[in-house]
Amino acid sequence: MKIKKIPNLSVDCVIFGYDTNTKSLNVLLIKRYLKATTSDEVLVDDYVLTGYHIYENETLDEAASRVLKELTGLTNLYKKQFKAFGDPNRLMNEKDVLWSKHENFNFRTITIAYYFLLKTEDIDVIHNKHEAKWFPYTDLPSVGFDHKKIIQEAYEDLKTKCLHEPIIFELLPEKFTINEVQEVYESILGVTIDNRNFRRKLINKKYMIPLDEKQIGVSKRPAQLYMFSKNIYDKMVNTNFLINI
Amino acid sequence: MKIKKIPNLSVDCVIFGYDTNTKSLNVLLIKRYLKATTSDEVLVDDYVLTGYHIYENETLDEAASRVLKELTGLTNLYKKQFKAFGDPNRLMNEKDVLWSKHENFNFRTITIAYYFLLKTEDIDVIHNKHEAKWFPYTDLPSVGFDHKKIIQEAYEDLKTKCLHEPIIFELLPEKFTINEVQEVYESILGVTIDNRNFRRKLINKKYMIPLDEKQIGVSKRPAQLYMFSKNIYDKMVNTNFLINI
DNA sequence: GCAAAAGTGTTCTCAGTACACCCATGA
DNA sequence: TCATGGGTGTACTGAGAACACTTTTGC
Repeated sequence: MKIKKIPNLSVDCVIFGYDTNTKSLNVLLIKRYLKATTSDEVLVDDYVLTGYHIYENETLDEAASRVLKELTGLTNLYKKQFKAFGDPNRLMNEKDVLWSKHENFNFRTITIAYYFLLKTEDIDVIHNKHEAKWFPYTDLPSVGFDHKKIIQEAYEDLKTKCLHEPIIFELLPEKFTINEVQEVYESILGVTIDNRNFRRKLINKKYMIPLDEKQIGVSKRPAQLYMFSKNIYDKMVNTNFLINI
Repeated sequence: MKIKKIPNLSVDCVIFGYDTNTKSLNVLLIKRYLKATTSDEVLVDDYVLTGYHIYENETLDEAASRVLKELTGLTNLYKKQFKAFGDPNRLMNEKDVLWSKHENFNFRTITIAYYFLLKTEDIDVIHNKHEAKWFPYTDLPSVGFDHKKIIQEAYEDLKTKCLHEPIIFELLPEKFTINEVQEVYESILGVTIDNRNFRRKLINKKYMIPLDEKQIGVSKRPAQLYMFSKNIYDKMVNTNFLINI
């Protein structure tokens, strides 16, 4: 059985990885490199999101998951389809045209953009065949196509969403400290939060499960570890219709 | 100059109209009707969203606005691209197959779904060539394709969004009463709200501009009219990062 | 014992909530 | 004058915000 690509449709994946050590929200990008056939001139040398054509027989979600798995080997991550990008000129600047000819892209390609949430450490970038690399969201390299815009819109969506849904825990390991949660919020929102108030607020949530464990291998006082209980969270939801305009 | 359709790509528009009189959130649907060529048998007789193929030379947003204008004559409405639908089987039930053959649809069509917000009264459904009709969201008719799902997802997005952004005012006339705002919230969220608390909350917002006008033509005590100032609202935003998980 | 990060308490203010009656108007 | 919906006030409670020092641990 032959799998057929849909020539004018793709998915692109913004992979967000949070690094607990550097306290940085990162984006995973892959290398785009093209040399001229007749000389040593480097025509294209930058980064893009991972993405691929959609196949005839798969759903959009399946396409996104397939692309993610292909690059990272990971499945079952938090995944959000957040926007479609279809500007007629989205692949039309000089480098993109070169690349598109080389790869036989359709010039009018619409892409369905997803973002994924995980921990930077979950991905082995050293042994990655696509030369994937993490970049802090605040310090992105030269990015091809309209992918910079896609990354920015993914980030805006994440920023809004993390205020109302407990997706922050997708960026943290299973066991984490209160201060780590605070640091993720501070990274994403670009604000500083009062530690005492934040602790009280979070510790009082029923879905925060304190463990009989502390950090190990830290060189200072080890902190109390917690888990997030999605179960308990889901039971609590729908009770607070807080109109906040 | 010839305009070319992209055969496997469309936009679909969920048009929400709020009716201040009946206090109902409505959806505008168009008739889908097909008779057999050889007999009088009615093959398809139901409703669908308005939508159309995307043209080669237009953006997704332009396609959605064009489709809306074609049906309603209206422009400059609140518009939100909220999701792409691309299940391989989304047009595959019996009636949809009949219809798709009749209209020469590509069976694997991906649609980019938008919703629009307006007032029911803005549209003249009597003289509409597409037999467009309003249906309360809570009482939809038989709906073709996967459009019921699309409507439901649009509604969920609207429900979430109206809690954090002042889109409620897009559903009301320029001048409105406090009670009308409350009624829209109650319709959309399916809750009842204490009138005294709601009034206080809303009246204290700087973006609520009280007018030197009262309702006219009402048979009871006329209410104070207000306007929403988007200007003032925009200046206030970004001051409250309220983490509400 | 010292450096570093973890952890803790109180006061104030403001917003949410619960709750029932009077008022203005048109008919 | 009456029916209808518009409009109002108070007390309680709980959450957010501001603010600085002590504790625990590894080295």
